Amino acid sequence: MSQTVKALLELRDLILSGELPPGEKLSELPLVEKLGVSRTPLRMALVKLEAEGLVEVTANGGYAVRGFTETEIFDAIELRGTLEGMAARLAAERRPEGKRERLAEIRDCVGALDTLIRRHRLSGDDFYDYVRLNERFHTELIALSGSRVVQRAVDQIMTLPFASPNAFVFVQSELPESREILVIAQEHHRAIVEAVAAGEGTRAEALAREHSRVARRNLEIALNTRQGFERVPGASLFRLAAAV
Amino acid sequence: MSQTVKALLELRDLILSGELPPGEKLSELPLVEKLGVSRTPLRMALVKLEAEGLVEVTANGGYAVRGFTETEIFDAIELRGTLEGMAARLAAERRPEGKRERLAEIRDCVGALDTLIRRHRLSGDDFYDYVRLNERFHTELIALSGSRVVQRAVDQIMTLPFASPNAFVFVQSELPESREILVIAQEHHRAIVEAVAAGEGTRAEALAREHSRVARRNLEIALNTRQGFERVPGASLFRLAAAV
DNA sequence: TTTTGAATTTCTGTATACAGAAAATTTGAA
DNA sequence: TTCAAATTTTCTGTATACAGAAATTCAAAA
Repeated sequence: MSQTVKALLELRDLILSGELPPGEKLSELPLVEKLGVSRTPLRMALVKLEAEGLVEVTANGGYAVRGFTETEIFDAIELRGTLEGMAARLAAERRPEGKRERLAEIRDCVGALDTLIRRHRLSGDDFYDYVRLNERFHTELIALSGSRVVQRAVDQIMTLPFASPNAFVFVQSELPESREILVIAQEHHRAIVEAVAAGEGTRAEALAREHSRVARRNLEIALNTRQGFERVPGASLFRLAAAV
Repeated sequence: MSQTVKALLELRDLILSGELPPGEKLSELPLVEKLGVSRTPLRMALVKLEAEGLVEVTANGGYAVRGFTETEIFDAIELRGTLEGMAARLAAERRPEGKRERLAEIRDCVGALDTLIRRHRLSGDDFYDYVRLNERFHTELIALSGSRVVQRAVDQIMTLPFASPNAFVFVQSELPESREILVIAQEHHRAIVEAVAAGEGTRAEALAREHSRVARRNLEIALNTRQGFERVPGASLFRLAAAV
């Protein structure tokens, strides 16, 4: 692994874990010492993190950790929903190479999720499997669009951890209505695939958008409980108006 | 201006002008000589260009100029339409700080476009003014959404010059149906502002999306004529299946 | 003539030294 | 004590040297 990649991964980790809080100035020399790499790869990593949006340039040169308002977090989720909606619509409207195979693949994924959710009590391992399958569903959906351009845009917004479809699954798992939410989300999954297969672009898009609102709802719940809030990935990046 | 910015601007120019064609390997030493900067700022610029999407990493380290298929170009335009649609919907649905002033601003812009288009013959200067006003309209629309997240996503896709709303204006200006296209695009502008002002989110979104199809139509025309093709910004980046 | 292996060159990734600008600190005067 | 100026320190941006890997070239043998 190159030093640049090492610096990138470790810096991202320091930021998302909250060790480097929002607004924190990222002076190079202290970071060089902390990460054990020289300034050259460190600066490369900072440029990449700026492109990702986790870090911003300050007025007089240098970088600082970026903070996110509540609205920005909601917008990031909504943007993901919009992009997944576009992907779903394109998937439905187009006949790209290998669409049959991809559809079989995503149906398989939805089937596995079905099996999982039918269990009455979900163990910790089950939840881990759910996260994996859920991520696979979203990855496959984007792949089904066959659009590299959409792929890039989705990857971009997903660098914000709270924009990920799995961001709030662990919060959700502790709610009394957890099971109902899983059932609803799964119905979205099923219907999206159905719409894509049938070439129903508008329906596929609307469903993918609505599906992202599950994440939004979970976030709203999480923001109202301290232990929920702390479980959200990248929670330290939040700059909330009302103290939590 | 820093050496990094200099390298970034000059490299971007070399790529968009076609002097560095798609697939061209970007070896550092020749570029250092050509640009007159050292390797450090050059590499910074390459990282930024990769984030922009104009350049891609090759298998064994190093960068190459990225080429775009016809589908990717259409997708880029469609993605811009989708993002502007989201922006228009948010602008319609929300009441952000300073929305009144922003609406007045964009109405002013639409008014200026109206005056311009009413002229029977558009001079070269007129077209230049049109490009400026058209760009201002699109900038203002994004600003009206009040969403930094959407702003970033739009900026990202707009780094591809053929995704810009003005990409095909000059091609269009030489078509017999040029005037009709301007009238149609202007009706879109007018109706988008009307919908945003009235809080009609769905209508605003649909119109902004359809508006991007003007660019697509112009591109399709441009791709069928050699002199049209050559006038498209970033035309050298196209990797078309059928030779042009 | 072709193929294989060795030698050479080229290229990228990294560390570091240096310069100029910005920030912080200290010193001197009111 | 407080403010201003000057000095020192710190920090970023840049150039460059070096190491290791990859690619290329060349030579020799089949």
